Amino acid sequence: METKAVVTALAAIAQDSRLAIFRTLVQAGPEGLAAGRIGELTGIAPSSLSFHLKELAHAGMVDSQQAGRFVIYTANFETMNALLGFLTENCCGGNPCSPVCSPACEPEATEKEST
Amino acid sequence: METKAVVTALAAIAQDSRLAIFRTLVQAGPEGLAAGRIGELTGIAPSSLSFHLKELAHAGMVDSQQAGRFVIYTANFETMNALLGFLTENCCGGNPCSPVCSPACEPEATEKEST
DNA sequence: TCCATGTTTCGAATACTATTGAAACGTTGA
DNA sequence: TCAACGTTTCAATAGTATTCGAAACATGGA
Repeated sequence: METKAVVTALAAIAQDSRLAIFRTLVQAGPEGLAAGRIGELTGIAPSSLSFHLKELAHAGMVDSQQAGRFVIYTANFETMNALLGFLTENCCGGNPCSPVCSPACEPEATEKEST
Repeated sequence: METKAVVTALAAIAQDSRLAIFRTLVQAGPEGLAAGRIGELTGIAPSSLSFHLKELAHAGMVDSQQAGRFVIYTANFETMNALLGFLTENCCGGNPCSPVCSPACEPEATEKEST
């Protein structure tokens, strides 16, 4: 994942409304939710919602599909994973420097040589 | 971790300069780096750097300590962990809904395994 | 004490972001 | 066809962020 994409993805969820939207979608699971339903659940006005949804989609954090006159949005777990991967992957620069590695890097932590 | 704190933390690293600063610190490890050194490595002007460092510190993503006339900054891995925890913890709402859980929840995912 | 070095604060210019209501667009069902 | 419904676009506005140079502040050594 490119740094620029990471910043975009982080910025996408680093905002009250969008984090709420994203979490709502995440909790809704793979079935997703119609835009209007998201609006109901989050209390965000339609035009604002559309704006944020576009932002999230542009960042690759959500996907959308037309279903009749509804537009169903779903969280993109792939991007989410890539984002988490980037953050943990770069967390130590390959060195056993911190506990951040503990959960994520443990399996591969022993394969590196020591010069 | 509170939602507000999460947004603050995410916003802190959802920015080119700050992500660069943070990653630099993360790669530097627990020893940290002096502000000036960070500036050298990232190419950020002193005043901008100070601004961003303050932002990161306020979000709890970095810590600082005076050392002579240097100020040493270190990444705060605890906050980093909490952030990752929040993102993965809320990723499924407790349900086996997505692959986001795979790397993080694996250890605990086996307890419900019925084969 | 004075000077040199490292860091932060200040002030201001510029650019970007979030929000809203109204209007437009596309789809469905009568 | 028409009207109703769900969603998006548009334009305007208010607020926030980023950046920089210059100046101030703090520390250490002579």
